[in-house]
Amino acid sequence: MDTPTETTETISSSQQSSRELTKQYNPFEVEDRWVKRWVDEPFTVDAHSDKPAFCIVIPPPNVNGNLHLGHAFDNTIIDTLTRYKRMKGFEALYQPGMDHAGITTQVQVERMLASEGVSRYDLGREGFLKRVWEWKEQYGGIILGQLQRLGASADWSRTRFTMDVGLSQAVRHQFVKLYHEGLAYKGERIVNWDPVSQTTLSDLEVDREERLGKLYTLRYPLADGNTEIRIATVRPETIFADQAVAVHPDDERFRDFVGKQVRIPLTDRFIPIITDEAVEMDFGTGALKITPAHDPTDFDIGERHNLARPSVIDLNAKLTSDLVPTQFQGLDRFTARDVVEAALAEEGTLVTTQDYTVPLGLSQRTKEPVEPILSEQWFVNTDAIAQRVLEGLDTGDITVHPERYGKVNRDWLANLRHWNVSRQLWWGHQIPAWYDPEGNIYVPDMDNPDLDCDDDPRYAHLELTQDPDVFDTWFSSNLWPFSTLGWPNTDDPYFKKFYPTSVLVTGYDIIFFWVARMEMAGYQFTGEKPFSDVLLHGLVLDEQGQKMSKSKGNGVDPLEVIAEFGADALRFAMTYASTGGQDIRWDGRRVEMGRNFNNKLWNAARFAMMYLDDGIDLDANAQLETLPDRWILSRLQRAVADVTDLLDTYDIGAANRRLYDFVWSEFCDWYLEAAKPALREGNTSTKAILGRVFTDILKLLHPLIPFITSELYEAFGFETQLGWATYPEVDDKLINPDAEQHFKNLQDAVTASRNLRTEANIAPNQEIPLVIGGNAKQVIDDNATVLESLARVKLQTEVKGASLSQIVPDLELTLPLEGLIDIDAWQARQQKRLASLQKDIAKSEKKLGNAKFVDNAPAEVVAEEKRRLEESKGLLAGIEASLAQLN
RNA sequence: GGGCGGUUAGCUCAGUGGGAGAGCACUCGCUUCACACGCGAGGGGUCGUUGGUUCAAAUCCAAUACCGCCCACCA
Repeated sequence: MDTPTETTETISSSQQSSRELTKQYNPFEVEDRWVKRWVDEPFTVDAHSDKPAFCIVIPPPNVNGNLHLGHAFDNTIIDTLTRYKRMKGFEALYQPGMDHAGITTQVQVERMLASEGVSRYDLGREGFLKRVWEWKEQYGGIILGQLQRLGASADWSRTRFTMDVGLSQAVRHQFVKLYHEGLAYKGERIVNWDPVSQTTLSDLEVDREERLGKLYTLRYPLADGNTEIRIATVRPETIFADQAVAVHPDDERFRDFVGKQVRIPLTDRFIPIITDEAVEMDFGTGALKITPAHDPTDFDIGERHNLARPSVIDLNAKLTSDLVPTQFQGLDRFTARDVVEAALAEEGTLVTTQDYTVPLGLSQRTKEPVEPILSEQWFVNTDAIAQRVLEGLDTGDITVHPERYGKVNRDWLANLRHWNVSRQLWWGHQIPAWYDPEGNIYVPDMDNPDLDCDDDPRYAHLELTQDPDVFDTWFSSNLWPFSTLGWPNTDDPYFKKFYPTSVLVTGYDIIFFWVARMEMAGYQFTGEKPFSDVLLHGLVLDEQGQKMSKSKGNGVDPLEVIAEFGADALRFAMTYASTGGQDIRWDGRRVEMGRNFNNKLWNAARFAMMYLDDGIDLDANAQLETLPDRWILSRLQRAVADVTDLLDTYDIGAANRRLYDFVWSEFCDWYLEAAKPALREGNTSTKAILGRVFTDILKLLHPLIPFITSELYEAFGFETQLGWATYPEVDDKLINPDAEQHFKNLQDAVTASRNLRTEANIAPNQEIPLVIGGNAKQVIDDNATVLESLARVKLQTEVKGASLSQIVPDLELTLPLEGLIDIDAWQARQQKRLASLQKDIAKSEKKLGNAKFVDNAPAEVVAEEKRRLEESKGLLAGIEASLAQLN
């Protein structure tokens, strides 16, 4: 980009208004300067102010992450709302921070180490963590700079990290409390095991997929040797861990089998036939092999029948157990399946195999098939607190937008299972539980949760070792809305001032991971909701409507977009596209729209400055002398009312579109053009009104596009920065329906004149005579200079010679036929108008002739229909007359 | 198996009961004294399909088709 940039010398505010603005807006120099300013003078908050509080905590990005479009989307919305509220007089806190992202970061650092040929075990726990912290210091926080580049008006002095001392204490406090309330417990359960990263995963971290596999029907011989029972399975390699065969209690087919013993194929072991309601009679053979250690359903059935639960698959997903015959020992689970199948066939216990779609769980991080294994882990009992959240959602204590996601939120909570919070990782909050050699558990007391048990004098006589596991990442981010504000210190002024927070803004894809868990933690630990509203937005998809992902390489890098178009243009594209939680397909044309809009605004400012070379004086005396002035002030009030309303209901996309339309189509296209005659005459009232309206426009737009608006505000000589200015309020006295109607007449006249000019092939810059007739003639006459300027015409009382007429509501315009005109084409077009009018008339007459319509429809609708009919009739007559005149 | 969203102009999308809109693309004309990242004048749609409710349906209801997403322990 070799566009010449302005000089960067410091200019005092009194000179700023005379600063030359480039013809084309160059966002880069401007944005860089404001980024620096907002970092040097962040939008800090005062916890003791009298202003009402407004607070949004950002979804903390991964500490080592890079800004992607999802962040850009989130933070644009967050910043827009925060800036809006700040200007509305709120003490508005944009609370920034980062997440340690346990498994993601650990996998990433391990990968880096692997390239050096080092594993985490080579370094040991302490050495490894040192490396992760080094990595965090080096790369962590890059994303904060990227958020700053986006224009985030955060209070950077309050930046928090989930592994900060204070936030780590919060996590510990949480666990200790849950433990002593009996809600955190250690239990042996079936968990999702990722054999690659060697850790358990919560259900949410497992992606369900369907793979083509086989359904095997096996023969389990009864002890008597004469009969058999057949079972269906997709995992024959797990038969060695079988503890029973189960059938449904009502299943007549197996009535005589229940209680008898069957032999597990390929072994000499016998297991009983039991009954359980969980068995589906219709599926497979109606008989199910029960393997408590390798299947959640089987585990539950095993619990009910007190079955043992031996494992035959180890942490590396290999068959290792005394129960496994030698020839299968050490085989990988998938290899084992084929080998076992062959052996079963040989033994004659394999009845059939058929192709079958097998559900498979994949680790979100490593994409490795997850192995359900039996393991002792820490769980959190969420039963009661989920109910409390459901109540909060039902009573409207928390409101989810759009509403349909409230149902998603609710349904998940209603079917929630206990949360496995322990992870076999090193990067994270190590679990504050200690064990003595006998395996007894020691957890710090509630009144001193930060005291390690191995430092506790009471246990000095014991050999205590701390649990090596760490907590699930979400077991710290669930506290984010209050841990960032000082909790567990409930006397912290920020906690007191800003909690509960106002709105939570995030993508619907983390409702379960994050939103619901914050809701639970909020009620559980603070006794209150963590936020009043949840604003969920959609995902940003690529041009083809596919999810963006690193592996597909179809991602759009927001930083590249900013580098090419500027952050305001990107922000514009993000808010423009946002509607009702819908996914948005990436479309670069929206960024160009933003870029073009910014340029338009920039040039409108340049124009305004030509007449406001002393800056803007908002106190200047201004009379509403001209129709354009009265009109734009009236339209401005409507824009302010609409936009305020839309932002208050979080409809940022509609607010953006409303302002785009107002600024471009009303202010630039009509007002600036219509005001030119008065401005050229030096009308001081019009100048003052131009200044006022433009100032309000900058304020209205500022939350959406903060850079250019701040720059222009400053360029007009305002000393306080725009971010701290007051948002416009509606002034009802300025709403002027008459002015709007009259200006509409003027617009009709201008458009019709231009249309006639085009029809008659008259050069755009050639001034031509025009005669006006009709009901609204007086309005036009009163504003003759405006019409003459906008349409390049000279009003006359009559036209000599051949002429062309155009009929619009309340007006007839006649133009001399000076240029060449394609009469046939003109007539054809008028005929088309006639046909359409005739249709309209017929329709209206039919409607008005319908007694049901006249009786049932609201009076104003009927009146409007009558007015429309009259108007159409008038237009029709006029056009017919002008056509006749031509002939 | 259950739930949700989408289907409107060539493209990307707004619009949720009273005569269909935007941006881009397209046609024609403009170096008009803020802006060619612009200005002006235009062309283009039986609002997926079928049925219903209503004086009135893109909009509400019910089916249906296609596209997409989420949830789920029939092995």
